[in-house]
Amino acid sequence: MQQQVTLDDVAQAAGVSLATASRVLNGTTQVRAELRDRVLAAAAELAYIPNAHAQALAGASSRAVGLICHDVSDPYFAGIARGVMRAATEHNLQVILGSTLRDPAQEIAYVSMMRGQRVRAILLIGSGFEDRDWQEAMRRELVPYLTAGGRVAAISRHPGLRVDSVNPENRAGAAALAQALVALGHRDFAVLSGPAALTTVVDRLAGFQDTLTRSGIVLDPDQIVEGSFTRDGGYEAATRLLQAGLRATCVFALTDIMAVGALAAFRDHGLTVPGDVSLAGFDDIPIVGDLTPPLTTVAIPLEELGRRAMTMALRPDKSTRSRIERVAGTVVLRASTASRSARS
Amino acid sequence: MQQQVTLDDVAQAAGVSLATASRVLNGTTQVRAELRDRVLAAAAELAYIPNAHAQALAGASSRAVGLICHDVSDPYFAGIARGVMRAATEHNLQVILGSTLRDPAQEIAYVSMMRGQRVRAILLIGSGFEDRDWQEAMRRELVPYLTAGGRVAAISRHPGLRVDSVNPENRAGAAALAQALVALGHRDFAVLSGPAALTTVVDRLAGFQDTLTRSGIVLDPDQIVEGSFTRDGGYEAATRLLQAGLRATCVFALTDIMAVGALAAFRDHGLTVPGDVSLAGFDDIPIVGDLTPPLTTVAIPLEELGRRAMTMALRPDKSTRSRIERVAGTVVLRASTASRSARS
DNA sequence: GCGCTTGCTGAAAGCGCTTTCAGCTCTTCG
DNA sequence: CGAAGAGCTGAAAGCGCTTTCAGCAAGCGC
Repeated sequence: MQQQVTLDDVAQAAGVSLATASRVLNGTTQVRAELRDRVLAAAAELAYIPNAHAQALAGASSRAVGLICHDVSDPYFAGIARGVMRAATEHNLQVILGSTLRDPAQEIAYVSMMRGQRVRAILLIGSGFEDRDWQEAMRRELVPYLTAGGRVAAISRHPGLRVDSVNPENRAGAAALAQALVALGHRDFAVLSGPAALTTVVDRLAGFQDTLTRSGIVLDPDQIVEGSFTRDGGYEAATRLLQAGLRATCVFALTDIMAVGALAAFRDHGLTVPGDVSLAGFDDIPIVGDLTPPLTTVAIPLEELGRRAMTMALRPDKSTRSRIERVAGTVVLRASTASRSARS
Repeated sequence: MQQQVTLDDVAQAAGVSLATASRVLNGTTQVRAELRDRVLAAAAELAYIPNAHAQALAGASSRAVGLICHDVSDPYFAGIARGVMRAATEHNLQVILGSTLRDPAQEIAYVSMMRGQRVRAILLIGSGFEDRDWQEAMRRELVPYLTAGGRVAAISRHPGLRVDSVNPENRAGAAALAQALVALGHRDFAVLSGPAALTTVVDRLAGFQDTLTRSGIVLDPDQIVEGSFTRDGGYEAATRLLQAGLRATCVFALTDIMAVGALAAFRDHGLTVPGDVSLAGFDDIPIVGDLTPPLTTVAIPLEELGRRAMTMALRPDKSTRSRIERVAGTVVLRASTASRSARS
């Protein structure tokens, strides 16, 4: 921690020039074996750790990427972050973390700081605000790269970039889930929705509707209530739904974490799941399989999603079109949904 | 993203020298109001973002701290990280994240990288390995700062440092929990323990024993099984306990996440909680209140703990003694524990 | 009115590293 | 046997910023 060992120290200890020492450690050019060994030995001996700032300044591109989320304790983010971290480790990259707590100004500040760090890419997890300043800032900061706020948007800094993104198959997943619920005999649905600005919300809602429409089922608008994508948001939304009058036999929470809250709300109001009402979520975050009853949901390989986002962000692409990748979800039927006939 | 705007550009645009521009932006010295405004205007106009690497190199200490955990998706870490992020934001600091996946070599690598980044401090969450290399490396890297592997160890780089730490009151918390369980009438206990190398394990176990001993209760050694601090670790440990023969009326899982797994294991083996066996955890991670039954546990203010760790790490201290702070826990009795008499 | 503070401002010296650009030592071939 | 490469190595020029260190103008007292 004290006085830092510099490349110069290593070079002197090895009796070679600074340049040679640098070459040895970076392996850019051939260096005579004897000198190479001397340098390596000296570096090890002195416990030399290169100064990342100096390296970045001198031109070797920075080995850092930025990762921005709303909240580190959101399991959805955590799953993705796991994949991101794994990929980062493989590529020997540093990850600079930002947590916005859903404050657009914070997100702008983070992007700015990360640009100051000259990160190679910025991964925005579940980004997207209606905020005017935010949209303008993003357009300015990332010109011309930011075009939409997918649930995972990887904004890379490689030459000629736009906004790439890796998203779950939200629409198809929600449609498949609805299909399964309809197959269980349900005709009356309610939805616990989220902020309309998020593409995730739009897509999942659309997918769900796709199936209902195809099945000739009408989703009553006042059976759709909006909450935040949190446990408490789900609890509140479910409570509002109950107070307004629940007429559905099956409730679809757009995210698992909302479903957790909804489950608690139903219980607190004396409703049993799936006895009185079936409940389904989306994402398959780790905990929902351990709830009582275990939650029916659409499993998204979050870790895989994170790793893909990182991989994509690192892969240069000179085209001007945004790249979009999708990871498929799988409907997981668990005990929180029962066939309608089974109901009372 | 393209060509970066430098301080020099700003200075020229404002018609002042580089030095003056720097002074204006750092507010270190008085600069004539007129010049100051010109510089500020130019900086805003050009959307100037200082190059953090250059700043760090030139001496302004780096504005980054390191945060190392085992797994970003561990709710215990997530809670602490939340507090860390909040404090970091307040202090305008960058957080560099490392996830070791419980690999000592990874942790060493991360500490090294972070030192390369010249971070101000490194926060190790739940660190501690028995690994020989790790211990040696830590001693070398952090000499003379690392003395123990608390659940949260904040290793700061300020002059004359050692290893500071912020820990939950593990011993007292576990003792209080045991007290509550004994008060419910339990006399036969089992414990789902974790890696013996962790101070967390040692302390919680000790606290639990403290109370039992004082109450004249003997904890049968083969009712203590060890698992990893994960959901599956808890499931496996509980399963082993059942296979070996559960003779307890109450099981204490050293961490909530293990309790989650244990609850599932009990259910899978046809035992009801708390009917057949009571179950208690430790930490009060967000989800456990929503389990069925809700889990009795010791609530630790994780976010507060994270914020305190960050605050401490940033606060210089020239003494050679390690600073240790503790945050108290609160026993939260929920439905997963019943009084013994209530049992069958 | 002269010598001195006082208050700003600019030139220049690095911070530790990468990377040209020359230069030096051997080979290799005519 | 001499010249042209080939293969390494070292000197030096930055990267963008902070921070001395001078320098210059204005304000002060004797």
